[in-house]
Amino acid sequence: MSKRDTGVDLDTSLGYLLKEASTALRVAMEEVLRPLGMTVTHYSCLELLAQRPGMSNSELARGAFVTRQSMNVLLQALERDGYVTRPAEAAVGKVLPAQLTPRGRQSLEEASAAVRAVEVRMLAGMTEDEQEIAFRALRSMIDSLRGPA
Amino acid sequence: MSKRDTGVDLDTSLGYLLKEASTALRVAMEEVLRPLGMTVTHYSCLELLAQRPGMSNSELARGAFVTRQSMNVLLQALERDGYVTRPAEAAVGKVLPAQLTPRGRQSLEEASAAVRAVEVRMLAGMTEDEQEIAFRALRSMIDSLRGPA
DNA sequence: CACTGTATGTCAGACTCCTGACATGAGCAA
DNA sequence: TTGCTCATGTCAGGAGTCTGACATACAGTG
Repeated sequence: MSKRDTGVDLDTSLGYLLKEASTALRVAMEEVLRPLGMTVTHYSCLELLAQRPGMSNSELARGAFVTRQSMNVLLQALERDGYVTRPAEAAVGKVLPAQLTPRGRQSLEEASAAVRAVEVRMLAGMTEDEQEIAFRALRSMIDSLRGPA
Repeated sequence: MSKRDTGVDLDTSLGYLLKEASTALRVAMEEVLRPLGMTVTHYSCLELLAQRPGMSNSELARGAFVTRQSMNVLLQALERDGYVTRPAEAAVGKVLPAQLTPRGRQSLEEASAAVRAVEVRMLAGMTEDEQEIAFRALRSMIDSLRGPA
């Protein structure tokens, strides 16, 4: 037994496996999004706006797990290319609610179908019950990590 | 019902939750590693070398989920600072097996304990059985994603 | 032997994203 | 009102990572 007693065993670590799974998912998404000229963050932004129209830059950043600075750069590009519109001035405060344009919505449709296919492939071999259990497990991990500092 | 029928529902998507969990874990690890002057990749490299001495640059890259170019930059820095040693020339082929120095091992001990604490916190509230199920679920997702192109 | 395919280490350039910082505006309490 | 706190949008600089490319070395096949 040369194993350290205080360490993390990579073969049985849920944390390591979590990163592995996340990486595999990201790679798979990049594969199907690249032909569409879209990055994962790019897609995430459009998907968020489709489901919750009017989200602000900061809200989109949190939803896509990037900083609001990064999302701002992306949003400016999306606005320039006509996928998204934002008011020139804030109606209240500094928040600029973003909206998908028809072009943005159309662009999202292809991407969303491709990503959906990836997710279906990922869940192949798992029953509904297993998916539900995995869902609750991940939810629990997130809450535990965020809760106690 | 304004929901699109071909899309991905972020509230129930296991893929989205997977990314959320992975981000939460990375953030938590960065928090505890920053005071030690270490990045996640930095730590991962040392941890891999502790458990599998003699790993090559490319093997370490795969284990830490980065490109071998990125790992090479890191390894050169670690070597320069005395945490890792590599032979000047390859005994066979081009592979340069890396080893932790005593200094590297010592530096890892603190980090490993801190990361272990994060993982323990993450798993708080889950039974052994639930952890085992989550482990198999993640394993299944990874295999499904990697298998059929 | 030569040839092909695969894997490695490394260099250079570019890119993405982050940290740090600033000014502005809303909400709340004294 | 004033002051404090928090959140937002934005700009500048930098750390980390990636893509692209090259030379090299092994294993297999003809």
